[in-house]
Amino acid sequence: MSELQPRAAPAPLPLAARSLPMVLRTEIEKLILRGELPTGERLNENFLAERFKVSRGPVREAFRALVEAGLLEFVPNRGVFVRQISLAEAIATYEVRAGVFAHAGRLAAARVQDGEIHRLRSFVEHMDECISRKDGAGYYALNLQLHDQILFATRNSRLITTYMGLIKELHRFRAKNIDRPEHLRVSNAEHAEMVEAIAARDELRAYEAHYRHVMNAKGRVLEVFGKRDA
Amino acid sequence: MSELQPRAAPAPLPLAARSLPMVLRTEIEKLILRGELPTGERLNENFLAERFKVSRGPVREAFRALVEAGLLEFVPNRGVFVRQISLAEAIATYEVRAGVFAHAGRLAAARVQDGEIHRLRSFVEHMDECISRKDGAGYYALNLQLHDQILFATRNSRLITTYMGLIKELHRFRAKNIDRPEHLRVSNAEHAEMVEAIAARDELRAYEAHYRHVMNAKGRVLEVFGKRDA
DNA sequence: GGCTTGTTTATTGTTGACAGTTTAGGGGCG
DNA sequence: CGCCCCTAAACTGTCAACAATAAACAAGCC
Repeated sequence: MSELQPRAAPAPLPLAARSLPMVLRTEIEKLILRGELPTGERLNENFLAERFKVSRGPVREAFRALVEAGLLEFVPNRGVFVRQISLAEAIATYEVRAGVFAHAGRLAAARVQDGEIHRLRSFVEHMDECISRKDGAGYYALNLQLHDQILFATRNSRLITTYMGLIKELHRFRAKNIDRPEHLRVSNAEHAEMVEAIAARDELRAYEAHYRHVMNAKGRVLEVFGKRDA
Repeated sequence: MSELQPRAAPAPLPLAARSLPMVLRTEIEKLILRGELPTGERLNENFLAERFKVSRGPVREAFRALVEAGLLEFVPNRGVFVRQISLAEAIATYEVRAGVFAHAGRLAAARVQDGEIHRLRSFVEHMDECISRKDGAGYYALNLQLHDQILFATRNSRLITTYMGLIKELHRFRAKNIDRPEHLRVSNAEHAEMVEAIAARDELRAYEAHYRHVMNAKGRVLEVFGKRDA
């Protein structure tokens, strides 16, 4: 099979590989993550093609990528649907996320640089302030940044993409408990322990702290969505 | 946007959702994993379309899915290439795999059923026998089964798909050290520790045993590929 | 001779059309 | 009134043709 293309070279990889299907993939992903495409909704190829002023081909290609990413569900001869993740699936995904994030904590503890520790601690402090002035949105934004900073400290981009992929699948269950101050206090206490474990460069302690943080988050989600969904 | 399709129902999801692009996706994946499509090779749409007796459309859709899965690389206006994973990327992926697999070990220790423990132990025994009679292929097959069995014991299908996805990316670096008996002895000793930790239902011990197993495997790969690649 | 430039060829990017399937609606019948 | 079947519309699945881009090659210039 390879004899047909004996020529060489993989490619320079512009890293920002843009093309119509790729752009569509990103745009549709945004729509899903922002909740503009409700969970369970069927996506009409013609409609999206018209909206983006393209033909159906590129739209279908974008669909295939998002199915692989776990954001869409594919049903033969019926089309694709915004994936309706069940509570059971969400729990399973939270568990995987816990394992990955705990591992991130461990690697961060091993590889964090001195300057980063200060940043991590200041995030926790600012989040405490947000709680005091009941600024849920501010807390949420800082929370994302803190997690990003921890992931960055691992110096492992593959770990980051894996984690981000899991997060995207869980979008429906995220940020629903902004309005629960008691949760935020607990959550930020966990952050403090995570950061201090990293600062102490104690790998196993960081692992456990991060692990429990996500598992507790899972528990909080279960409280909120508990009886409603399956 | 959602008002255009107010109608209901996500779908039953046949789980074996077959369609031309999906079949192609699977077939091309097999070709890659079996090494019939060399790493770095450029995939010609016309050629594959002709080979599978279909048009280019479904082939392109299959490509997009495999790009998302990390098996193909996409370069605008040039096509897709079998992803040439660098040693640095492989190391990063091995680290993620270690975190995920260690987590699997932890969950397995928490959830393994009595009957499964016997199966796990017998795998290790049979692999020891394979080493004695220098049956590398047999060892390799049993090795896969043991890992599958551990993953199954987690009762978390999302964890399994995540792990499998990582494994596929590493196909180029796997099973290259079959012919190194000294590695097999070490490796199977690690297996024994993993299984005993699970049998003892000691979560943290299982976590560490699985973690070290993959990290050591990473080290062995580095020995083999060390200076050659970047 | 080596480098640049123009031309040809191969391959990807995109589109519109057609076939097959599913869904929705409207009688007809129990 | 409710159920079933039949028909029509809508949508997905697939394909083949056309446009655009990039690689390969040849000729010309320094």
